[in-house]
Amino acid sequence: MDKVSIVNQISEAYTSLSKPCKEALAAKIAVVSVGKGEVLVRQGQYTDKIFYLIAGAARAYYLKDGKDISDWFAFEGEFISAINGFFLGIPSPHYIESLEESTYLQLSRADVDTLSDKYHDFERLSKVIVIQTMLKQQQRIASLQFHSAAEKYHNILAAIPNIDQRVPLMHIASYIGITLETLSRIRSQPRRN
Amino acid sequence: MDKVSIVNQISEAYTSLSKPCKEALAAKIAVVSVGKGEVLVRQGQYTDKIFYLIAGAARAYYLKDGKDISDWFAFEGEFISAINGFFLGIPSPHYIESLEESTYLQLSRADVDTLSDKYHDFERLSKVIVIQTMLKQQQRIASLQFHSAAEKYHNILAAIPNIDQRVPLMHIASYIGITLETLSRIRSQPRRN
DNA sequence: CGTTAGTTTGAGAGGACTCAAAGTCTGTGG
DNA sequence: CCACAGACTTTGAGTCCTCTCAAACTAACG
Repeated sequence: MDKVSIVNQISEAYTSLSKPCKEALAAKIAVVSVGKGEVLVRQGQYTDKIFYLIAGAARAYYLKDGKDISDWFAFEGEFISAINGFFLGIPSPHYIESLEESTYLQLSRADVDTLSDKYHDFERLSKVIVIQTMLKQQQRIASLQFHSAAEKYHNILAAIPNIDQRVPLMHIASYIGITLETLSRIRSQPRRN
Repeated sequence: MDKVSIVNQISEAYTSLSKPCKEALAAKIAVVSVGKGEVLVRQGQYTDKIFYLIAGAARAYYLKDGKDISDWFAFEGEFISAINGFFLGIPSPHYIESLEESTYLQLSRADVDTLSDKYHDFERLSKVIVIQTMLKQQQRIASLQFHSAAEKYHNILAAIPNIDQRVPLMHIASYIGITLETLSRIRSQPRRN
């Protein structure tokens, strides 16, 4: 898949970009493929990259008291970054790892800023992406706030159908803030929140 | 406080706006004052307004099984809206109420869109505001994900110092996803997570 | 100064956790 | 193509944090 078609795909999926803006963007991006289990970003690294999944799946996670806690999942057509590193320019507590054989597009913060300065429509695009991310977080907060373990599991299944077939259960459990054992017990019961 | 100084204040606090953009913005905003306890937005209303707190405090909340759950607090210099209503254009499950005698600036979604189309720097401003909101949500998610009631309380105190002196404890409790009684017991103990 | 809103305290129940061990699946090398 | 190793999931037993229900207390407001 060449850079131009990827840019067109993004332009269609989010907000349309002008021809010169598309060209400028295509000139900045890098396309990379990685195997399952490979790490894209390491904790503590200063990471100013954002990734767009062309194919595959990835997750961001961090360690809390030595425990692996998943913080974000992304699949084809979605974005992922070490959020604090990218937006605040500080070393990130997040790791990003590939969950499947994946291909992704990579763009640096500096390029995003340059493109945003130069092209109003790129500023628009990046705003739309941030808004969508914020709305997803909003749903997630509502799910975490006052729900039982079973409700949270059913919520994530509704939000990301088939996630239980693409992501190990231990990662889903930490993402919704419950233990692996509790999730296992929920799954073995006939649905009743 | 006149509209021009408010616009200047926002321009300085977030990202600077050009003179024509400031003027266009000043022409669109409405300034309103409300007393403590007044409701700005009712659940189910189609609400396309965003508010900027010039002075005072407000909260967004919704009802879950008849229980009042706080979802967002805003103080002077911050924004608040019924997030789903504003960004998705759907009737909002949120109420917004004034927690103190407050003055706020009001702007409609349509005006935000018009200004964003016309002024690149307004697009920038709105993006910056959304990014800041997203980063706050990010912190909140991390706090909700795997923390004890006591940790969550100390987290919010760190994020919003003095919140316990401006907002009733019952609202703080629901915001961090614990019951009022548990919060009360935490507060009566010498700090030990 | 009574009424309502908000907070504290108590007792008991239960959901989710921890620790532990046994299964199951998957991929790689012999 | 089978067998083993490592990764992942299930099951069990016991504990504890936070919840629920209830009632008393305190502060704020007209």
